[in-house]
Order: sequence, then structure tokens, then C-alpha cells
Amino acid sequence: MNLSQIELLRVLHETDFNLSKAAEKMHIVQSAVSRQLQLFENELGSPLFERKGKKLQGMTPLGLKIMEEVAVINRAKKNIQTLASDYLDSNQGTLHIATTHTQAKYFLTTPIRRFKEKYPGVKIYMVQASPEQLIDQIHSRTADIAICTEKVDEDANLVIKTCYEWSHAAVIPQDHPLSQGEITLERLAAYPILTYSFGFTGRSNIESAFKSVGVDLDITLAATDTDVIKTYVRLGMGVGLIAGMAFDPLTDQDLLARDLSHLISRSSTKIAYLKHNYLPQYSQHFIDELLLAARDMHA
Amino acid sequence: MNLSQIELLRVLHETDFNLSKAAEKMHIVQSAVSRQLQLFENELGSPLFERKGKKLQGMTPLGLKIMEEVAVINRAKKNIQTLASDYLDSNQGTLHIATTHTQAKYFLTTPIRRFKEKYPGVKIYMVQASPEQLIDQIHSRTADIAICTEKVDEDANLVIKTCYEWSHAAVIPQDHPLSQGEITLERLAAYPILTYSFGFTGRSNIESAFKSVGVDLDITLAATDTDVIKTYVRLGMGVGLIAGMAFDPLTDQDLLARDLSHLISRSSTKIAYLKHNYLPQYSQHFIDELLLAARDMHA
DNA sequence: GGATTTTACGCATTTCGTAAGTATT
DNA sequence: AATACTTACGAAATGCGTAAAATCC
Repeated sequence: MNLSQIELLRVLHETDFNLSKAAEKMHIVQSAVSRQLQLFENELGSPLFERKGKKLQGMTPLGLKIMEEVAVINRAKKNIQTLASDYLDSNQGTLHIATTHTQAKYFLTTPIRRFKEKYPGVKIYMVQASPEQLIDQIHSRTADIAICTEKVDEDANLVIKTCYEWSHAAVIPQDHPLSQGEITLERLAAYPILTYSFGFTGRSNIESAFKSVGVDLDITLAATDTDVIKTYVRLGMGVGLIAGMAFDPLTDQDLLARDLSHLISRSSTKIAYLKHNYLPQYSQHFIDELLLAARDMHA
Repeated sequence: MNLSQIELLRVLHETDFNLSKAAEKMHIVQSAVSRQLQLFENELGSPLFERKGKKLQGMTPLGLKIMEEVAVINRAKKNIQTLASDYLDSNQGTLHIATTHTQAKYFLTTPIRRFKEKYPGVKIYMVQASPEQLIDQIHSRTADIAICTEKVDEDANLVIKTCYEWSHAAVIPQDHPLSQGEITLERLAAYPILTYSFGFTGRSNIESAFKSVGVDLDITLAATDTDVIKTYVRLGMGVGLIAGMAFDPLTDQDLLARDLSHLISRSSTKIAYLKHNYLPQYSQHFIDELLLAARDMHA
């Protein structure tokens, strides 16, 4: 047994048990892959793959059990490499952040600016994705850290830290009727609504708030990003329901934001990353910056 | 990086960082060990061992962190091998049980007899040890399963299953004054006491029972096994305090056992084994047999 | 027939062992 | 002086690549 055989099992699993593709991924010829697999199976004494003639079709029950251990080994191996290179130069490496538009534009700017000052050598990659994709990105190791707003399911393989809480706001033109008097769900529902796409930025909290009082919403526009919503509010299309922190008093002087924390339950922004996965010092620092920025926002 | 280098780190740790001894354990010459260590450290870019000249003295902070991952890899590697050989022939292998005398003689007999019927090919090794040593045996992988009576500390690396509960009994000659009337702690304490050594078979529960009523015990004999206690009870040395299940109505017809469950808090016998460590089918079956035998005892 | 896997054989690389050299106690 | 580690070099083992054969769809 050796580490490239362990790696091979992982790659074979990722390539639908195709030896040729696995060979390509591992930068060796396919005959070598074929032989290494035979050697490994012979060493263990039992086949790990179901075969139909020569072609691999899937994994045997034994193979499936062994894949769990294979994942453990590959993860630990990567951790060793990360630990060492981190120790060698903590100012070098990459940081992949997966997040949504709202977080990227209204929350991450400060932490990222401060992070770049401390770790100028670290390359930051930001991937914008829908909330449900964020967690997938973590699991597929495409991203190191995800910043989520929607509910994140309990997952034994994830570390989830609550970052900060926020509430929604209604944005309207300055002269809109809703600028006066107390805001209620019923008053809001009387207007066409512009808000986030389903699954984005606390949209589910908006849904349940109106549902609980039995009021139907007339959603004219569902967007993934706040700027689109504001743009159409300016055109008089209706009332925008956005995340509170996405209202900028400076650039949005022509608009008015009215807090809805008493009507729509507060949402929380969370940080998620893989358990059992060593994060370099700089990544840990970035998480600290996020939590710091979150605390500053509340103050 | 390869698996023998990972194995080497583990062996080096076990041999007090002595390259020569490590080489011997790995059945290769020490020059090979020296070179492999250099290769590995060069690959990672940082030393993993503190050195005083040429001699290794300990591990660097980086080395210590990496040792955690090394342990994970070695464990997973062994699990793969166990899984495969278990799958190949589940009736072959070894089972190391660590336990105390009382359990071995009065509880394990039936489960082991039944186990040998189902898995005649599995070699059973029983190691008798003091309760505190039992857990060490598990951690050092000298034993696969430990059966303990005394309290077992919370340990994130251990799975601990409660097997059965039992209480102590007083054994006395048939004509002893305590054969009549209600038993109390005070009456017991009036006689010389023969019981288990400190740390054995619920001795701590005996201690605390008498301590709670402020009665001092006159312990004439402290033994690790019940037979010694009974022998001296027969000689009239005093009252024996033993585990209830250690009284055998057949062979102990000349003695009398009086239940003490109302005076001394019940003890529980527990099964302990390593988490993240794959146990062969037969080991899992043995645990099932233990739990089964425990249930039968209560019925 | 094109794609995929296996087998055969030579070459390159890795890793070991022997032996000699250097440092440590 | 004895023990422990490193370096040098030749030998064995391992693993890869090329090429051809076998199999699958």
C-alpha cells in the first residue's frame, strides 16, 4: 500500500471509475493506473470495484468502506502539506471565499482590505454563488470558506460560526406613502414588492413573516443582488425589501430605508468551513477579521 | 511523501527519536532511515525534529502538529488492512481482551465460550491488568477491548458502553453472627473486613459508602481477586466484601452471601475500545455477546 | 470501429544495503 | 571507546512508458 494508490482510489471515484480519465488527472499513462489498481487489490486480497468484464462499474461493499478511510488519509496528507507550507511562509498561499453578492459588496470589503494589508502575499479568490451552492463549494474543496445568510443545515463535517445578525429594511423613494406612519406587513403588501430571489439573503424569512399573517405578496421582481432591486425602486416599480446593511446613506440619498426588524425575523450571517481540514494561519486570521468586522457593525 | 515515511515518524516517536532503534523496528538499516527522514523534511521544507548536533532530541512545534495527522493516517491505514482481511475471512484474526480477575472469572466465561463456538478460528488473548492499566492497554493498542468496573474518565478517543450493573455482597461463614438480622454498615464495620485492593472491582464505592456515615473500616486483607478473599473468609479472618456475581452458590455452599445493594451504591461494568479504530466483525460480535450475557444475568 | 482495459517488456527512478566517515557521550 | 548519525556508491526493487493485444459498446 502506498499513498499514490490511495490517491488513485480517490481519483477513480471522482472520474466515475474510468481508468483513462484517472490516469490523465494523475499525469501518468493509463497502463500504470491499471497495474497499480491490480497491485492494490491483490495486496488486500479482495476486489474493491465491481466489474463488468474489464470495465469498472462501481465499488464493492468492501471498496465503499475503504473509501471512507481513503478520504481520511487524503485529508490528513493534505493537512500535512498545508501545515508545512504555512509554517514555511505564512504570507503565501491562496484563500478561496465563496459568498453571495450582498455579502461581497456590503460586508466583506473592510475585512478583505484589512486582510490584504497583513497578508499581501496571499492571493484571494472570491467566488459568487447561490446560497445552496456555497456549501457544495466547501464540500468539493473549491472554496475554503463560505459566508452564508440562509439557514445552513446541520452537518457533522462542517464548522459553522455565526458572524452577525441583521434585519431587513424596506427601501422606497423619499416621497412614497410608506415614508409616513407605522409600517405593518399589511401596508407593505399593498404595494408591488421587489426583493431577493428564492433562497437568497433571508428571502425565506420574508416569506414566513407574510405567511404567518396570511398576507399574499405581489413580488414584481426577484433579484439576486441588491443593486438591481434599488434600481427598480428608483423607477417607482414598488417597495424594495433588502438587507438592512445594503442601504448606503451616502449613495442612496434619494431613497429612504425603514427598518423591518419588528416585522421580519432577524437573519444571521454565518461562516462555514470544513472540519478536519487544516486552515492556514492567514485563513484563520481572515475569519477573525470577519468576526471583528461583525462586532464593529453592531457597535 | 509516502506511507513508510509516515510510519517512520510514528516509530521514531515510539523509540524516543532514536534512528537506530527505529530502523530495527522497521526491519531496515539505519542509514535508510536517516535518508528517508532527510528526504521527508526536505520535501516539507522545515525540520520536524529538534536536533543537538546529529542527535534527535524531540519534535519541533511543526513536527508535533504533523504527528497528529500522522496518527490519523496510520490509523486509517490499519483500518483498511483490517477491513480487507476481515472481509476475506471473518473467522480469522486475534482478539485482545484486557480485564480484571473478577470479570475474567465470573462474567466472561459464558460470552467467551459462545464466541469460540461461532468463531473457532479467532485467537483470543486475555490480559489481566489493574483497572487503571486497562485504559492504557487500549491506548497503546495492546488490547482491542477492555472490560472495566471502576469509573472510566471521559475520553474523546474512547467508546464506552455500559454492560451491566451489579452490587456488592458480604460473604461470611454459615454460622457467622451477620447471618441473622438486618445488615447495616455499622454492623459490618464491627468485623475485620476482607475486600479488593484499591482501584479494583468497585472498591471506591465501598470506601464512599462507609465514609458517608463516618464509619472507619478495619481492612485486614486487600486482594485483587475474589478467591483469595473467600479463602480467608473461610479461615474466619472476617467479613468479605465482594462483587455479588462472584458468589457461586454451588462451590460456595459453606459460605453465605448477603446482598448489600441498599448499603453500597451499585457499580457498573463497562466495555471500552478505541474510536476511529475499525473492529473486525468478530470483535463486534464479541461485544454483542457481552451485552447479551449482561442482559441474561439481570433476568 | 472507437474507446477502454490488460499484458509484455525495456528503461528510469527510487530505495535499500554495505561500508566508510563524522559526530556525540 | 562506544554509540549514534551521515555520506557514498553499487545492487535490487519498484514503477513508469511504449506498444501491442484483448475486450467492451
